[in-house]
Amino acid sequence: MSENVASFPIPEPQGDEYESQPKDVGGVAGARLKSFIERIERLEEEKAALAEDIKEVYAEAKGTGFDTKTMRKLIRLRKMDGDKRREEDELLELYKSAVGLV
Amino acid sequence: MSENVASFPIPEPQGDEYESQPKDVGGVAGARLKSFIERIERLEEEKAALAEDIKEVYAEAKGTGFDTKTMRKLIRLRKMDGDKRREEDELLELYKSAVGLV
Amino acid sequence: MSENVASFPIPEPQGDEYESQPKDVGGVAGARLKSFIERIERLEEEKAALAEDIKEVYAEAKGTGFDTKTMRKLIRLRKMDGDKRREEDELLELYKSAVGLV
Amino acid sequence: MSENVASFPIPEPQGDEYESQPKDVGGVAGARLKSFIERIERLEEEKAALAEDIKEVYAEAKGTGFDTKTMRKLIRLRKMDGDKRREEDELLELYKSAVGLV
DNA sequence: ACCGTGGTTAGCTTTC
DNA sequence: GAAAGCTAACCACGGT
Repeated sequence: MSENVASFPIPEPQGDEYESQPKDVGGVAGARLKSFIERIERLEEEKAALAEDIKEVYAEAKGTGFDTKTMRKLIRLRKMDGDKRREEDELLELYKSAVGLV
Repeated sequence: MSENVASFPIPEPQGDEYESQPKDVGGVAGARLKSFIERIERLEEEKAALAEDIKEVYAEAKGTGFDTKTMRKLIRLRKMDGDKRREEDELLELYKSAVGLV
Repeated sequence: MSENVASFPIPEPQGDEYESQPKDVGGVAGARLKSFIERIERLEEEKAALAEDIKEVYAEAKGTGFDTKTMRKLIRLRKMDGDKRREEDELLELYKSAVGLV
Repeated sequence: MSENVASFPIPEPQGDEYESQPKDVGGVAGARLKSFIERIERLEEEKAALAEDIKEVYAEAKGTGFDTKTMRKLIRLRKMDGDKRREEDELLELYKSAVGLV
């Protein structure tokens, strides 16, 4: 009774081919959905892997004696600078196109 | 161009070049720190790019008529399955080591 | 002069009556705010007390020879089951409303 | 096969009696463990309920026009005062006992 | 255009 | 003293 976990289209929990296409479940739309879902999951995995990598770099830096809290602050600051710069550039572009300088 | 923003000690808040390498500012440690920072920033950029990609996939799916909220829930659910599986495995290991089965 | 940071709410730091209502400081709103703040603080206290209790149970279990790490994992797992169940229900609702079955 | 979630003692995810005592699983220890687990889960539930309540109070305050972010700051400040006070008291006690004033 | 919700990240506490 | 788990702040998305 607590068993039918998948009374709705939650194909499988795990790394796996779900070979039998679910084409009949929701019609063609099912295959389409499945494709979107899988693309997203793939991207999320890569994202998680990068987050992992970042943690490792911090750990390494820490092992070398750096204070990670300070490092984070630094990076945040630099990012803010970058964003600011970008906005200024965009504004400039805007001006240019407004003046017909494309 | 947006290069070498920061050699080391939170140089300036502003867009600017200070080409002269900071090798003497903080000694060798400065170069080391800079290297860590740049590695992290590189990884963060990639991560942001992936987040961008994900958004686009959602947008595309939405354009095809799918409800993104539902999609997100589905994905969350599938992720939970994966996580749960992983935790169960860990618990099993824990039991084994507790019983001396290494 | 760093004194009375709180010409306004922040009446006193401590167990204490501040009988004279601050009704004139910030107008009626002040009394209202004070009431909200106190309600929250009361609830936070109870929450902290429960956290304390939980720690004690773990300590007792540990004293009886159980491995708390395993216990925690077990509990987390059981919680995940509950959460998953809940999410599945929500997803089902989502589907229904998406299909107009309200 | 992905079904037997509970190849190990994870009774059930849900509101449920696990009537048949697990006395044979791990011997008497099983019942003891179960009892601890349930006590903790009960406490965790109450804690979660309080967190819920707190959120509601914030929501209500917000509805009345208060800025919750500011409120949180206020509360944090007041809490710090309380903690500080407490620490001072403890220090005082320490002094007293050190001097034999119990 | 705003609000509410959900996800992410950072800081803190506690454990080993 | 390091590692992990928990909690709280922040941010971004989607809906109204």
